Amino acid sequence: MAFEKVKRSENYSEWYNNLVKDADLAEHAAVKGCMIIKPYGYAIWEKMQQQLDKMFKETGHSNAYFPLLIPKSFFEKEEKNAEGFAKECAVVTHYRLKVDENRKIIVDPEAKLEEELIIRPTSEAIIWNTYKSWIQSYRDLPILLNQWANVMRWEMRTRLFLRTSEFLWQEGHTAHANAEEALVETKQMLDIYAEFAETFLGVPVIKGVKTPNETFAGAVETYCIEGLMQDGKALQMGTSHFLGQNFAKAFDVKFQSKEGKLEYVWATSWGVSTRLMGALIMAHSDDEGLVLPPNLAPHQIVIVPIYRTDEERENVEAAAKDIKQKLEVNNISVKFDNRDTHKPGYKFAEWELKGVPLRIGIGPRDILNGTVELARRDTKEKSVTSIEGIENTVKLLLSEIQTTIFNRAKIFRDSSIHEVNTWEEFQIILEEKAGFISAHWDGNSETEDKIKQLTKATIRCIPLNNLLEDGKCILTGNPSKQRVLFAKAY
RNA sequence: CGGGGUGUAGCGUAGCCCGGUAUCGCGUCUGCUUUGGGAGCAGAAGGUCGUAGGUUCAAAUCCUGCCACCCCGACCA
Repeated sequence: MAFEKVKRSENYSEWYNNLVKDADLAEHAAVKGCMIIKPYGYAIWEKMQQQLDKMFKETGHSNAYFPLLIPKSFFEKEEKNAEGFAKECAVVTHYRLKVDENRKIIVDPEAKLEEELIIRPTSEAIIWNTYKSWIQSYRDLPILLNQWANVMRWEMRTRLFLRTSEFLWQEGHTAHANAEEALVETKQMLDIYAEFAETFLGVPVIKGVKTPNETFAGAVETYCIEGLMQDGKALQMGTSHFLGQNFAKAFDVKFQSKEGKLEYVWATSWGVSTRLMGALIMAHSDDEGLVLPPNLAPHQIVIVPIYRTDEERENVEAAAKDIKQKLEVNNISVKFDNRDTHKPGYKFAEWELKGVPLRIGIGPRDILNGTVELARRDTKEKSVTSIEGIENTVKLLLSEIQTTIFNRAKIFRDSSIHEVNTWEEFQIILEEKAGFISAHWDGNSETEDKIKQLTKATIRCIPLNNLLEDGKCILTGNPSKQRVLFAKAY
């Protein structure tokens, strides 16, 4: 365990990398750009999955699974989609290895595939090729599917959780009889993502729509939720795409309407990934380690026993087990850390590093008084509390911690949105304060490119609840009807 | 993919310039004392020096290829 840690304020990215490793969330794999998600990190991801899965099912979606490999010819069909991903696809060309004269394993040149297979960077192609055979009539619609899967994008520069070559995600793919219904679906899923981000991750997000430059390759419109990390950089935390009839046309998916006409199907797709782990880490953690929101913490509370003699140990552990049971009956997940190999101080530090929201310290003194020491991870506050009714105290505290974490992130986020009206100010804010910049833009893609080139800032989104307001483009001075949100992003 | 840097015990490192078989700390193991904020003392174990070649009597050290990571850039739903 590292005693001398790099602080957030000194080197944010080193702090992040260290935290991911020290808190036992993930580590680099032997393969470039890939990661091993360790049990503690995976437990958090599972909590995210459980909750999202529940929300998807509550809105009528079912899970299914499509193959990892996509024939190249399928992939080519939707041109923009193919183009958008072409540069980062891993390709399977052979199906067999063999041992050569030198007893080395080599790719068997005899086993070359007729048609190369693409390791999915996303599944629209294989899924729409399938939907073609599933859809004939308006009675077959809508199709509301989701899949939990891994995808691969051969990224040039990777960071644990934020951008890895292989990552885990869910991708929803729906098919509808008309544009309105598909749009409602697109926005519904965006709302679900936003609700999940704020209620569970405790990260406030801005819902918006992407500019054409940032729209998903193959989509008509891309909606997104954007979060702000503690270093002032934005993170795209989820996207929901209105795909129009692009994929239906590419894969020739038509249905006969009530009126008897043949029409192309309307589509959406939406996804969030293990990148949310990155958001969770970067939004809340501090120099002592991870700070987990109670709604996603694998252990919501940890009990650390304190004792000297065997007799004390027995008494303390009996009391601790009682408390554990009381809490568990109330659906609180409890870790009883009764390892005899470490001292309490060590355990305190370790569980802080791992972000457990609440900690109970219980020793002989407490047994006499009928109390425990309760410590909050988010505020570092400690208090002595009666064992009697502890379940209610803990419940209350957990929900308070969830709120506190969210509010803290929201105050930071809100104070990091800067309304800017001049190009000079734009550059200064970006340099000195980072965060979001709300500024006028003339709606021109070239202007957006130029701003990116000059400052590295991109338009994160056009917020959904945007007020219309006449103004002048921050760069060109051309007329503009609304402000958009700029930021440097991950 | 371009530029720069790094790779030595489980982790962090010294040694590399100037070649002679590897330093220190943490952790691990054993024993005793400890336990309310990262314990102390004593002893011990642990190494293909990222990897494959080359130069040399001799390579962690010099040279070349490759692999991986970090930073900057380009790229990136």
